[in-house]
Amino acid sequence: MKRFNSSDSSAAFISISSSKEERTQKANQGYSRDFQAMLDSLEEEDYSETASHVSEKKRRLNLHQVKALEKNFEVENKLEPERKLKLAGELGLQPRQVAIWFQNRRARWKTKQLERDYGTLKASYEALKLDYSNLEQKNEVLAQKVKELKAKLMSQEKADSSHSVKEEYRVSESDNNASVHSKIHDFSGNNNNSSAITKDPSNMSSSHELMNWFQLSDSRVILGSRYQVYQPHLMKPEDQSLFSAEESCNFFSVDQAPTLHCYFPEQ
DNA sequence: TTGTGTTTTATTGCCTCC
DNA sequence: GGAGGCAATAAAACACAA
Repeated sequence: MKRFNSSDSSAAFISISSSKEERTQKANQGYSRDFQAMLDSLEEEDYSETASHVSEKKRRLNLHQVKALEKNFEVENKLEPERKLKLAGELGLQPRQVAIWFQNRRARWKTKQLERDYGTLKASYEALKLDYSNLEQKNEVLAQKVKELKAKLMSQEKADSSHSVKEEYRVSESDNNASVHSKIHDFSGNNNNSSAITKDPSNMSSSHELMNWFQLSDSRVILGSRYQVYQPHLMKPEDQSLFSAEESCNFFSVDQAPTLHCYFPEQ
């Protein structure tokens, strides 16, 4: 436990009031060099007059002392014993006063540093928040597009299914098995004359055409693997879903953050 | 002039290091 | 165990609005 003797405490009062000085310190910043020199000389006089005067009251350090201490603090915010004694001698202060000033100065610096850190963190948080909000908006737009495309696909599938039922009926009625066998030949062999199958789906202009491509290519997989009899295969709604519950990974969910389990299943 | 909030100087108690 | 650092706090000095 530290205790300070009375001489230290009383010596701590050896300084002059600086309220006026502090006010001039703030105001001096815009003064000319000559005027500043004049102020400095006045302050020096003031200081020399009062430095030897021991007051009972607690006094603030004068401008010169504060300036010198600040300068030293900028160089190194910790005070070695030698520097403390040197500074105290130069400024007419007790070593203990110099030590206390550095201690309080470090505390003020720490507070300011905390404020700066808080400001920096707050700014980066705001930027991140804005970024997230923008992403969320984009996500919403994309989700809406997916929804629209799905609805479009569904309605066309409905229209096509009624059409293909009629078509199938007509084919089975009017045509014979030979035409069916020729289809099988077309799909399983090298002779790919079917324009619907060979056509690049990306070049298909209408969604109707695209739908046919889905259906036929699906049939081709069946026929190609098992050489079965041609059977028009209608896609079930769940098969048509571009993104199943697992596949979508909630990527287009507005309410829920996207998960990446489909990309990183081990996670 | 005075009440009140802020800043500065100093003290106290605890902790760490050598 | 002494020296020095830090957090919390007291108290004086100061600023400023009403």
